[in-house]
Amino acid sequence: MGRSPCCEKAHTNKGAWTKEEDERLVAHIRAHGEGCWRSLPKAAGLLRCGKSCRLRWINYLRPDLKRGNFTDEEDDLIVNLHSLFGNKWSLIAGRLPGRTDNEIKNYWNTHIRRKLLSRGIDPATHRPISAAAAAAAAATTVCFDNNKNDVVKDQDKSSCSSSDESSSSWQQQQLRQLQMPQLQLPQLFRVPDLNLELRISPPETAADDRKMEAGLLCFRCSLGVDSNRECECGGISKGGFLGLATGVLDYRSV
DNA sequence: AAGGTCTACAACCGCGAGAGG
DNA sequence: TCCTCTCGCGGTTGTAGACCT
Repeated sequence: MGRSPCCEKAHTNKGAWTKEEDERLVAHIRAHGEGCWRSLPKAAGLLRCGKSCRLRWINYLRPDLKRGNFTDEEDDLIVNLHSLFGNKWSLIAGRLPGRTDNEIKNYWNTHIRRKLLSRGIDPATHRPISAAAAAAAAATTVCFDNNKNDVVKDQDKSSCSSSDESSSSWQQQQLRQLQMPQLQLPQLFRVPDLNLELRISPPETAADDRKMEAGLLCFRCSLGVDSNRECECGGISKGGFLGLATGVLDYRSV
């Protein structure tokens, strides 16, 4: 069968974008909005494929992007979120306003990874390197299985079916670090990686809820990171996980 | 000053998911 | 139900500039 190419490669530019191309793309999106990436290049008079236009807009030209260095706050948050989500950069980016998945991915690979390694922490597992190595030797299978969403495909599912002791205590530790005691392990995790059926509880207090709505909580409190800790914004957001207030978390909206 | 190496990040590529015919 | 199209994601590559020898 085979896929049709996303564009006619023979007639498209590749490589770095010129200022003129940027201007054309921005002008076109301002006039017509985002979407229809496939037809956009032609409509905008660009010799680029739609994919390339989309990437350029999302990662570089979007007006709401926050350029510049990552703050320590963002740094911590990325590490925490990565320990939960793994390399789900779009999920992580969704919790960092003004940052793109590509930017976070690059930042992770160039800065944070190295920083963790230098501290003796395995960036993939967020555990001490020696412990991670031992755990890897004991049980190497990383399993996404949760019975319903058929993430595990060709792997031997029997090897995933029981939650192992060490990863369970590691997960408890991660939850304690994120101050999310309301998250129930059997619902959250079966294995070190991500079970997308995350569940959360409503915020602890109506007052915090109101502050959240009014935008009075600080960045950390609004995201629910390092909660259970009094903050100068006045928030002790015990319940809010990742800035969500209610219900069952749909991971795509995180 | 020149050449080699490293770092940071923009951009590309291939794949999977979802929508619609 | 199958097929095609489009979009979005994550991994990887390319390259300019910084740094080192």
